Amino acid sequence: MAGRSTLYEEIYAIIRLIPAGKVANYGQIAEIHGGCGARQVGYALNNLRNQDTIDEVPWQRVVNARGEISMHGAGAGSFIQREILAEEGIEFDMKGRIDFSIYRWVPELGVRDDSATSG
DNA sequence: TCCCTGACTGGTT
DNA sequence: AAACCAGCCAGGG
Repeated sequence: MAGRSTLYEEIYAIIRLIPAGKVANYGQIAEIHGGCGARQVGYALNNLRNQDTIDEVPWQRVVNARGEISMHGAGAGSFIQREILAEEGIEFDMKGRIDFSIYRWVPELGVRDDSATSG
């Protein structure tokens, strides 16, 4: 492995900003990062399985653009993810989808920086 | 370095 | 709405 992965660490840092009760999609994390794609976010999360900081990163709050939980962890991980989100108060559709209009994480105008707070 | 893979996304049919 | 295809960038052998 690459030992220190700055890209991954930055992605983890962004994900750590997601509060309980909210979710974000891979593309959103990538967009906030501004230097990688949605796949890289998923790739980082996959690598998270090898990190000791996995307990410090709310990976469960990251879902796909359709509000669905992507398959991972041989399928078991997906199940666990849903369980944890349910514990956080996330509601699932009959088809197992999350309503982004309700649970979408909205960064507080300046996760990176703000220059339009003149109001 | 090249090729394949991967917890994704958007457009078309 | 579901299925299929192409684009995207990074990591390992």
